[in-house]
Amino acid sequence: MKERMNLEQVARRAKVSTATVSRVLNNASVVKASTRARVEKAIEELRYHPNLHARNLAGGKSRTIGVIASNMENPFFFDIYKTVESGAHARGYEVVVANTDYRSEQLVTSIRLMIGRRVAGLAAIVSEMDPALIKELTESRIPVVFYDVGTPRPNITNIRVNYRRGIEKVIDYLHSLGHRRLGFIGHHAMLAPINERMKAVLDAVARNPVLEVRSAADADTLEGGRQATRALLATGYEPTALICVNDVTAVGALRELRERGIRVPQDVSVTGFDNVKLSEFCYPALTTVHIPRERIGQIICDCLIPPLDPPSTPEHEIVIDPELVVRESTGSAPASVRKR
Amino acid sequence: MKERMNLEQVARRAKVSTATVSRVLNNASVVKASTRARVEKAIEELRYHPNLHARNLAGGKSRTIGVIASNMENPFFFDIYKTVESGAHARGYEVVVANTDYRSEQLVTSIRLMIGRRVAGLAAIVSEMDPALIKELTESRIPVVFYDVGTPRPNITNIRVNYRRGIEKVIDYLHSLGHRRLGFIGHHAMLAPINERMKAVLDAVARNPVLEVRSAADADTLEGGRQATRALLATGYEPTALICVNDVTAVGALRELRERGIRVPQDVSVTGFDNVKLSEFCYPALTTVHIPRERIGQIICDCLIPPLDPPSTPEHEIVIDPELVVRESTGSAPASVRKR
DNA sequence: ACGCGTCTTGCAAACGCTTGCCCGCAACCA
DNA sequence: TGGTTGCGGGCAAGCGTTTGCAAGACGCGT
Repeated sequence: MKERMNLEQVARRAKVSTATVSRVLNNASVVKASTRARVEKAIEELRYHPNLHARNLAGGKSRTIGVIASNMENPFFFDIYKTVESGAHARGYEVVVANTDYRSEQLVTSIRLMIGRRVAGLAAIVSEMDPALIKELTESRIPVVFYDVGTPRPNITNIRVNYRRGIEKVIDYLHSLGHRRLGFIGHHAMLAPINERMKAVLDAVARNPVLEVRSAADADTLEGGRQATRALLATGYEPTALICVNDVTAVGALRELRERGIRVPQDVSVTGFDNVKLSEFCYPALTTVHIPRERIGQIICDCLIPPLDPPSTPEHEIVIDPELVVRESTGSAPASVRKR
Repeated sequence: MKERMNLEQVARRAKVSTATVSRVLNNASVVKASTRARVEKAIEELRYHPNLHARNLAGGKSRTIGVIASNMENPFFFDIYKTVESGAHARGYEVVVANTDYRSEQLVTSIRLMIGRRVAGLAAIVSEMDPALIKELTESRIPVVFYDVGTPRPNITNIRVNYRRGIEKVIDYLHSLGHRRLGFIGHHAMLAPINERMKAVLDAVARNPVLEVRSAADADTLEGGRQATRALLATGYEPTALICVNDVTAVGALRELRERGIRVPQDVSVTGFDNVKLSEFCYPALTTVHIPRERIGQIICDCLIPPLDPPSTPEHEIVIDPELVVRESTGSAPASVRKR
């Protein structure tokens, strides 16, 4: 029982060749029922478990798709992952994940890992992305889907959300409620002025001279949102509305405001982004922008897992238009500043 | 560029043997600096990425540990996973995860998958567990850590939290606040009377004739907690305190109560379990029971990853005593029922 | 009884990498 | 100058599967 278990052991016990055992395992080809039964019995008795590495090596293919995300802790990423996983399982694929924690060093490691595993497809749901890496991926010839970064290439599909549009909807809405002094709560990876969300905010404000904005950023967590809010308020700035880069940080902001006795939405309005489940369950429920994560997950599956029938040529760039969801965390700007 | 890239290609280009390339890759053995440089150059130029399956097959060992959890969406599991991951990375191991969604069918699949991958160690953070599976694992000879289920065996370590103690603390506390009519909000996997938490509640109530409890269960999600609460209240039962099986469901409960205009804690007290970060950030902040997830993660690493120095014999059963954390969601029972 | 197609099954060559073993060579000692 | 070392590196035997090819078994028509 201590010796290594492998096809040969099973074969010997079932008095067949390893080829036959293999065929039984993959229930491919026609194996006589009696033989199959004998083999299955042997497998059972020996508690044999096929070595997947050997399988992949010999078979050449892998039926595994990789998902790399910046922060699985944030339900936004997790929801996408979950959809991808169930889509993959439904088609008989496995999925293996990796977190980057927004560290591009981790991204590199993860991508290498995925290539090393010879995944059948790779989804990179990350906001950081180095052009060199993109090249490395292009050359690896494996189908890739990027979310948010990257440009379409032969084997690369691109999904992007029109953040600009989303942010504009938020700002228009807040503006219509009389808000003029805005705050933007980001997280580190969003701080870079290259970032579309950040830029969208800045641009919108620039376009409307009546608006004013200041921002702060911290980690992409509840605590981070709270800290960023604290930092922003510590400067003495008194925004009447806080635009948060996502729902998680918004919940963090909510907490900080509550602690300071600032009422939401009476004193300050708060908006999130993503429309994660939590945004309905926090108090007050968040006004946010919906990003269809299930749809994104499905698109990923469709791009990465080859359909059996027609070699369809999926479009290589997909853009999604997000929608505003109004809930309880926003309201008219306080009267004192209303008179503009 | 389209042909398969492998050690041999690299070897040819660097004018060495595959053995040498392999040695460079594993920077093992002594390779002359000039040779190493040549090989590295070739690797770079060819964009070579070693095939991990082949590596594992040939090497026999895997430097990968597997983590199986019931519901990664619940931060409780995620926090453990995260600790395990960083511990593993620090020791040069990879970690690969799997979700079971509380479905024992998925558990079986996942375990088989992990065995197939020949993981160096496996952590099963699941509440469902079939004895047959435990046997299968024992026989697979791979080191395993169970959380919450299973019994210690030669290659199996067991971590368990003294839920009974935790629940007792909660009930004692609520009792001291004057609560008598309790509600228990569980989730499906916790509903089984076999479950320790559930039993602990029942036992505690049975021990104190003044207490009364009814329960309901739904999914282990925000929405599930809300639904279970709704179901419980729909029966006409009017508890003054709701004991939730974990923080996530508690936040769901909070939402349902708020919607019904029931104030927390003035009208009804609510408790969570786990002390997940969210419990501090929801409103009102949850009174809960702390389970040291980082510690659990570390124990898992220590048990699964062999230390370099002494072949220490780690204890095979570890029990953790949880602590009550009082926050805002609990208070005295309303006066009307106080007079008992 | 013989020849021929159909099923089943076995043989053995990959798959890409690791590693024990051995050998050539240059430095070193006497 | 011949014998010892020891380093650097090549050879080739696995690691556990899959799979194309071919052979054996069997049934059937003639």
